[in-house]
Amino acid sequence: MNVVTRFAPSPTGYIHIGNVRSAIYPYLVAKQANGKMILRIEDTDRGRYVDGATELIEDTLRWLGLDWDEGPIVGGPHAPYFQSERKEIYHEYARKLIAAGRAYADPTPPEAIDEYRKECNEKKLPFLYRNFRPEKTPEWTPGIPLRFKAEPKEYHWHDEVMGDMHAGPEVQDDIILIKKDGFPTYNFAHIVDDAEMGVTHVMRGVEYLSSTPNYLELYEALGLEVPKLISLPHILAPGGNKKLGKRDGAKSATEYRDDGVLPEAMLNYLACLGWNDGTEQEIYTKDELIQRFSVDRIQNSGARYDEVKLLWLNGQWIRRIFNEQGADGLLMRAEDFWPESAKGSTVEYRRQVLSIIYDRLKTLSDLRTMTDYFFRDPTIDLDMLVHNKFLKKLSESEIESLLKLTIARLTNLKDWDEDSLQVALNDLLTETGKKPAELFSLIRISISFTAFSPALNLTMSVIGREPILARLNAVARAI
RNA sequence: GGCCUCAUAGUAUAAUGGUUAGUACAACGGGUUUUCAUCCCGUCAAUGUGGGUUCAAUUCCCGCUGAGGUCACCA
Repeated sequence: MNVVTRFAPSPTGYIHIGNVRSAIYPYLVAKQANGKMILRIEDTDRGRYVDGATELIEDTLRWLGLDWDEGPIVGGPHAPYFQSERKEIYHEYARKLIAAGRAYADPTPPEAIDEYRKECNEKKLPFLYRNFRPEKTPEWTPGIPLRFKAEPKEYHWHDEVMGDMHAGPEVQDDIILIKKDGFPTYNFAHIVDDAEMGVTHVMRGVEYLSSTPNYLELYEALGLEVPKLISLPHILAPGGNKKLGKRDGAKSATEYRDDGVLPEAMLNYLACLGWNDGTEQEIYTKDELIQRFSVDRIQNSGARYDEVKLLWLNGQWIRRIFNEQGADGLLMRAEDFWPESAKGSTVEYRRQVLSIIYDRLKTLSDLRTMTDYFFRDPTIDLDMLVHNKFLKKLSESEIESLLKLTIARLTNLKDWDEDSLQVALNDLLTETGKKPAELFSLIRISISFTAFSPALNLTMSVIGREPILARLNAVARAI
């Protein structure tokens, strides 16, 4: 079979991470089978349309490396890929249904429908419009919504994730096919498009499970083959049990990108949220995911979104890229994440800084807060020195003399490299009789004024003799 | 309210009739004779509940409870 999947978002704003997975899975399924993934923009709700949203969606997919085989930009044999430009196609299908007596123009004003609905709600009955079907229906002309004429019966179908399903006639209704503005509803448009575009696997959130019988009847009425139906369980918000949404502060994928999350980590995390291959592997490359993914191992209950685990995974990926592609490989990714003070520094210097700090990064943007002192002298903060847990037992005069001794020994140091520095530091330890935690904390804070830093000898080696001595002198004077 | 779905540690999950119920994140403790982190080791921690079926149920069936979805001229 020629597998064709699709990702069909609505351009109503950014796509938050809860939705991104609906793009990942179709991509994996398509690539695994050497098939195609289509990107289709479902922009039939003009009221909710947000300018620029399509570009945001495209950006997100490109960032994650989820390239689509047909769709906006790349085009394809089934263009256009914007539903707003396919009106005629839907109308054609609509006319077929009218001709077959399976659709009718509904002149009932919305207020009347609201009344019916209210009535049902009050009686605690499910609202089925077909019970209120108008007796006389006009010819279908623009400005009148078109409804499907349901012929309810029992349906059995198979959902690749949820298993064998069935539903009685009580759930089928006269759904709206074409709205009064002439645009189709999702319910109608997606069926027409999927058929026109040859989609073989429909992957979407479980919220569509309840409407599936209606879709099945539509397929039948249109004489279309039903694609494989795959319901994806929701990604749940960290706090509650509800589907993760923008109201829960769900960030967009691009926000994570801007915060220094690697696309590899995002893809890895999201793909494995609600899916596993049965092994104990945690880190997957995109190629591994393509190879190993299987729809039947998608979880059938919702999975809670856990940013902490995402960030852990991101740290893993940062290290992996460093180890596999070297400092230069990671340096390329880190370009946009250096602090302001790094402007004007050489690439070689940044490479050195990155090489000694990379294993402390959870996100690339940590560079901004963690490396400032490599690029400029830190602001002296004596409180930080005096109140440090290892230094608070030292008197100020003791601190001063320790600093002076350190300065003297370092000034005379022949070679300023990490090994010589380590020897010198160890000698200082012996000479002063201080514990490493005390002496080294003193030096570390004096040169960085941050809570932590890479190994002292490495830090000093990278920053260089002149700046280090200047900083130590400045602190000694300030005491 | 009708219909539908789901249910293993705090979280993500493994184990589809037989295991001391495994792994990862988190938490906590320790090690790597300097901080933070990496890395390594360890500790804590779970089958919602009641019935069946079976020699044996996390696993199969039913009730209950809990959670979620759906009942739009939104997708």
